[in-house]
Amino acid sequence: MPKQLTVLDAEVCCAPLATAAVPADAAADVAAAFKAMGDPVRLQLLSMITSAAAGEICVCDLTPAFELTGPTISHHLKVLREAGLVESDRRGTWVWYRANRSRLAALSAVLDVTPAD
Amino acid sequence: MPKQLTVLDAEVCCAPLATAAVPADAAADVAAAFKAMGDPVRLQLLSMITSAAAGEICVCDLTPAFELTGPTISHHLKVLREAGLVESDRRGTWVWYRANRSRLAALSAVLDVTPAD
DNA sequence: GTGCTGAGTTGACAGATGTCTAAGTAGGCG
DNA sequence: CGCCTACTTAGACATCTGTCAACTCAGCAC
Repeated sequence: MPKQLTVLDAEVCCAPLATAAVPADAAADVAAAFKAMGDPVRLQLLSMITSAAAGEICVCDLTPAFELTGPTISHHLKVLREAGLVESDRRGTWVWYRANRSRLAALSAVLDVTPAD
Repeated sequence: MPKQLTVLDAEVCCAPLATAAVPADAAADVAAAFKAMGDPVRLQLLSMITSAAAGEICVCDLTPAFELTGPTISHHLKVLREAGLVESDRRGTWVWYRANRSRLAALSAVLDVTPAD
């Protein structure tokens, strides 16, 4: 029994925060994504993955960027994966991570407040 | 000795996640904001405050929307305040909350991935 | 003043979270 | 096959977090 469902379909509903009160079920999904980004290490990992020149990046390039052990980095990557923010793919010896850009875009839209003059 | 500084000046630096790797100090600030939004109750509170018709909303209108005690709502509002996401203002008997829209806009920009084709 | 009501603070406690070490799995190479 | 490297999983542990009950503070009315 998983303590938290993996967000495979990246719901992230839609309506910007500022437009209308977010219903509870949508809030749970969006909050889960923000929670995953709520750790400095994970935010940096997500940034490194999202901004990777090749569109993806190897764990072996992520780990040495932090003064943390491999298992700890692996744990943070798992959290990002379960939040639907990144996807991973093993090719031979190495594992490559890439960002789920549509989910990032949806989250960005939720925070959008531009209509304010 | 506060365990965490209050983010008064709403740093939130600038460069979108996808543009370049976020430096550690900026990541700490942005992550703190996302962390505050990483709880479903707080996200709904933020949404109710941001979407309030009058631009602000009374705590007395927030509390009954949840099956939680007053102190718990008060705690969540404090977290949102310390993250620089909302501001409060006591007028007479009631306390009014309004959103810090510039900070929300900055966070939205951090997640922006539009340049992707 | 006393009393009432809205909101915040304090202290306590169960449960979640970040980190590590140790062990396990997957793939390449000799 | 064995061995090495890259990564993940499992357990343990200290810290942090969300919640509540009890209390305090601020403002209004009498």
